[in-house]
Amino acid sequence: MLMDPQQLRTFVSVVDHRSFSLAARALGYTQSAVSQHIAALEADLDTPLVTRRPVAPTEAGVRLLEHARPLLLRLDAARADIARLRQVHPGRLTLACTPGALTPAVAHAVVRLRTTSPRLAVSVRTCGRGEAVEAVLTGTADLALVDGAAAPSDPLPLPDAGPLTAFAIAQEPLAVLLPATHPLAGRPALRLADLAAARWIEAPDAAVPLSHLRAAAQTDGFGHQLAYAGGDMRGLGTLVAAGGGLTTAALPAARHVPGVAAVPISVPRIVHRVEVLQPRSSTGPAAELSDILRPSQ
Amino acid sequence: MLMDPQQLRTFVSVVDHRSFSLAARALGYTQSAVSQHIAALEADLDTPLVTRRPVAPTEAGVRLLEHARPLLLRLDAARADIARLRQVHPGRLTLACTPGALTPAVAHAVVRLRTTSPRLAVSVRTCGRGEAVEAVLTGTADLALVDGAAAPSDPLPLPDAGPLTAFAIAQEPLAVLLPATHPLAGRPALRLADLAAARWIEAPDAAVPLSHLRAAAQTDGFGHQLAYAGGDMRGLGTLVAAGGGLTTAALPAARHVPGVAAVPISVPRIVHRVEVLQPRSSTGPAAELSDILRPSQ
DNA sequence: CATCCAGTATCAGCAATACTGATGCTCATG
DNA sequence: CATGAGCATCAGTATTGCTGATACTGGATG
Repeated sequence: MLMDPQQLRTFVSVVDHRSFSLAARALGYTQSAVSQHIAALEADLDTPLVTRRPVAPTEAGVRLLEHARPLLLRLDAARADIARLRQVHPGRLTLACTPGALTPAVAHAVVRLRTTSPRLAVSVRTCGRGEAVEAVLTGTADLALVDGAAAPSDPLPLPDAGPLTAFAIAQEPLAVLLPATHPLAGRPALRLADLAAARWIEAPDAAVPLSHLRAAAQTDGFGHQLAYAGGDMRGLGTLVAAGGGLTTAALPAARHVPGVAAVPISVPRIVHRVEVLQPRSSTGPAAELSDILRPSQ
Repeated sequence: MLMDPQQLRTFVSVVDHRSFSLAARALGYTQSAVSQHIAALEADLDTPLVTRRPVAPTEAGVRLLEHARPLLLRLDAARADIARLRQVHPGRLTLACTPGALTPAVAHAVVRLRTTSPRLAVSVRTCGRGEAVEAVLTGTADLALVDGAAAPSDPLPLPDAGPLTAFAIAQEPLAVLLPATHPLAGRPALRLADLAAARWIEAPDAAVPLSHLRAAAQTDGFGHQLAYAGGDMRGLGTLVAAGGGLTTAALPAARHVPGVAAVPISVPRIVHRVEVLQPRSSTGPAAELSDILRPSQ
């Protein structure tokens, strides 16, 4: 078979596990089958894809990985898209939210939905941006709410792994979070470019990724020595207060963090933006919630 | 096999040909095999994908199509990406251009490249935006030049079917092309929104697609009764002069079209933009040309 | 209403394939 | 140089995927 998705899945698993045998265990194959999958791919593409001992992707393997992961995601997305057509009106609603997208307005909308549909089982989970997109695509979640930074009225730069409809439900000033003792903490506003050389915290799940800032400011910089994994925003605030580095947040949410000053960004024009992501044809409670959230025009 | 690419290819072909037998002919299978492919897909996804007599995609089939085409394109792109690592044709350079991207500057760059590499065989072909992207992804072309309209310094809205590097090589005022006898033809500048209700020509290959205008102007409108297929810009100008409708072009290129007035757009801020598209790791003459074209900073 | 025709579904049979389990080989390690 | 962890290879077998023949179906025709 030519570029069989199974083979691609095996290849990804081998790279992830850095081992043929472990990948085999994870996939429920024998080691022999995995070895043959990789050999078949390498024969098909006429180039080695992984080095053995240690097991690591070659240059060609890295290229293939860049395609294989989105490809497999899209296959799952296609399956989920079609499965959704039959699944009419379940009494469940699953939301995937990035932490910064779980605003009071969203919470109120959920509560309001529960008053009109009292028997509806709603579950909310916070996760990273990529996971949220993936969840909606694969049907793990009915709706996603993601936040990020962008120029006003620009869409968020999200990975495009399939057809999704997106619309913004909130745009608020983007603020820099600094320690309250920071020399710039008292300013009424700040220019982002002046902070490009500062020490930032890269917290891609709990805050706006630095890549968004670079893209919006159209400058380099925004380097970081401190990375913060996980989705807890309070802990991130604590790090900022302790001088671990700077981060950003929507202005309203950024106030009242102990030991932290929030200063809005004046230049460039950049906003904190919350978007709803849903499958192209969403029905049932997900569509209802999306209607509640959609800005009336 | 679960969602075999071959089956997807068969499915796409069946929909395109509106016939199992014709699709079989096109793919080199028997009609029986095609029937079994479709049956297998339908069994796997547990839903009918095409109606028979006449053969047409069901709702689920339409969904699957939305995924299947990009999926198959990406598979080819992955193969091409890896093939490029080994197979460099140093003596050949193939360019795919949208007509509006073939500016004098580009032509001069090609000529300049030929003076430094006199033995280089260069071939230029004009085609639509989608084809150009596809050509670079699948390795049919080494480099693509595409034009379109966008807000200043915004990237062009191109289909994302894989990793490509893109950069702009020209940004020029975008002009509306009107018949010289048109009441607005004498104006020094025009607001795009005032023309949203006008009659436009949709010429996605030869000019900026109306969808770009809608996106850039952030309004509806820009409807058309007249569609113009093909890549010839002169013919399009003739249609405009005859009162067939309006279109747009880069301001410098739009002057001196007989019977046509070119009026720059003042609001919103919108530009005609030419971008170079190339595979992530481009080498040889393609990289040289790309270096010549890249704006020095 | 009977017939025909174009086109899809189904079936049996065969060739190609994709697994498993056993074994061989290779490199890193002490 | 002995060892062992881990990848490659091979033979055997169950499964899959194709072809060619044939049955079936809905629409057109008179």
